[in-house]
Amino acid sequence: MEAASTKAIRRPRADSQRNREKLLVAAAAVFRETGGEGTLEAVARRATVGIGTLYRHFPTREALFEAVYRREIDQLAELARDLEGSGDPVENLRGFLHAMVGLIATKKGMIRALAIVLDGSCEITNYSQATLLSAMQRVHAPAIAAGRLRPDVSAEDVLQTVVGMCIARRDERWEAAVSRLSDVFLDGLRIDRA
Amino acid sequence: MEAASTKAIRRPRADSQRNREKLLVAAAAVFRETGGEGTLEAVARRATVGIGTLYRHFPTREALFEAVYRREIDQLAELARDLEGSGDPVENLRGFLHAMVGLIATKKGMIRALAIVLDGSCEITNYSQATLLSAMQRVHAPAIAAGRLRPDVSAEDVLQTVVGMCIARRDERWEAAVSRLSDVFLDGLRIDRA
DNA sequence: CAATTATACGGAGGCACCCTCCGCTTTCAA
DNA sequence: TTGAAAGCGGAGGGTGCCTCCGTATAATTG
Repeated sequence: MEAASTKAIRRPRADSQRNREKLLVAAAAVFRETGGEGTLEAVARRATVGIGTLYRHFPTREALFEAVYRREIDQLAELARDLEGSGDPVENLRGFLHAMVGLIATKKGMIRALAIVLDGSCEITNYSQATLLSAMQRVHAPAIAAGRLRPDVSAEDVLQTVVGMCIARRDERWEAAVSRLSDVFLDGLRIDRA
Repeated sequence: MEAASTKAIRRPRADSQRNREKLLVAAAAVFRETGGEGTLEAVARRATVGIGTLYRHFPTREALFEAVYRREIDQLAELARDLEGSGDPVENLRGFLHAMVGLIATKKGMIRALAIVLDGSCEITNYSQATLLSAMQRVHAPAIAAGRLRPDVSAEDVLQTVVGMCIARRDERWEAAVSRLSDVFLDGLRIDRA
């Protein structure tokens, strides 16, 4: 009947999906309030769900982080695609970096999430890591190809530098500071000087 | 008799000083081995000292960190003083940044320690923060004064950028990568282009 | 060399969090 | 309707953090 996969595969249970959603909402709230440090038990409590249910859906803290912030990461990837093939490549990269910093700024807990994603030691965040990196590459490569940036600094280098700036900056008003610093870094990357 | 302070003040007990030293040695070893994540109980065990003794000497994890790495930070400050007033100011700054990255590289646990230092919420880390910052200022200011660097980026900005790079880079061979990236950043800061 | 007293020691124990495991409940599909 | 697959909840074991206080000991005093 259903045009689903092989066969003999049940639809996911309604309560399961409901709980998953409740957990994501609760986790987003807790992480926002605590800057990404809230306990998993607090998340489960807030979602009015057992701790066991939380662990079934998200076997590690990282997995929960990734799920919570996947939407934001996808948004960045979309921005990268939108910028593709139009406008000045260096300015596109600058715009992308600023958007990234801005997005991180609005999601307090996302700083830690990004740190976890970039850590790489953890299998579960592969999707986010790959998405983020390929978004960066999409914006970075054209500027290299146009001979506008030093070719010996990779998209990964840029990504980790900017995220590093965000992590190290813990005070207020860090968003403006990091935007400025990322501009400085970008200036350092340029072969043609403005 | 003793030319000590006011009076009526006892000499510190010998066993206390001995234990403090043993704790510092043990902590340095444990933090180096675990990348700064070892448990305090492991430190106490290694020092063959009770956990209570550890907490009496170092009331928080940060305090212990700070004590362990104060020596290394002092070393950086000394380097900054040595560089003072001789040679090209931009090259001095570059050298200082590389030394800083190198020092962090040899003390794996220091990465995390620096994150704690930058956090600033804890009284005890003020010394490290102030020392590190003033060392950076000592090397940074002359380059500004000579009109060689953008004056709108502060020593604090530079410090946090480089430390951020170190924190974000968790993979192997990060030392070379961060050295290169800090050069790029420095190029961005320059007003005269090489 | 006692006796005195300020200091320091150690680790038991309370608390919080992490995560697993399994008996019970709910949903799906036949 | 009903069997069983899928999901649920939370008790409980493990570990780490930190405090507290009875005991031990070094410095000081007579």
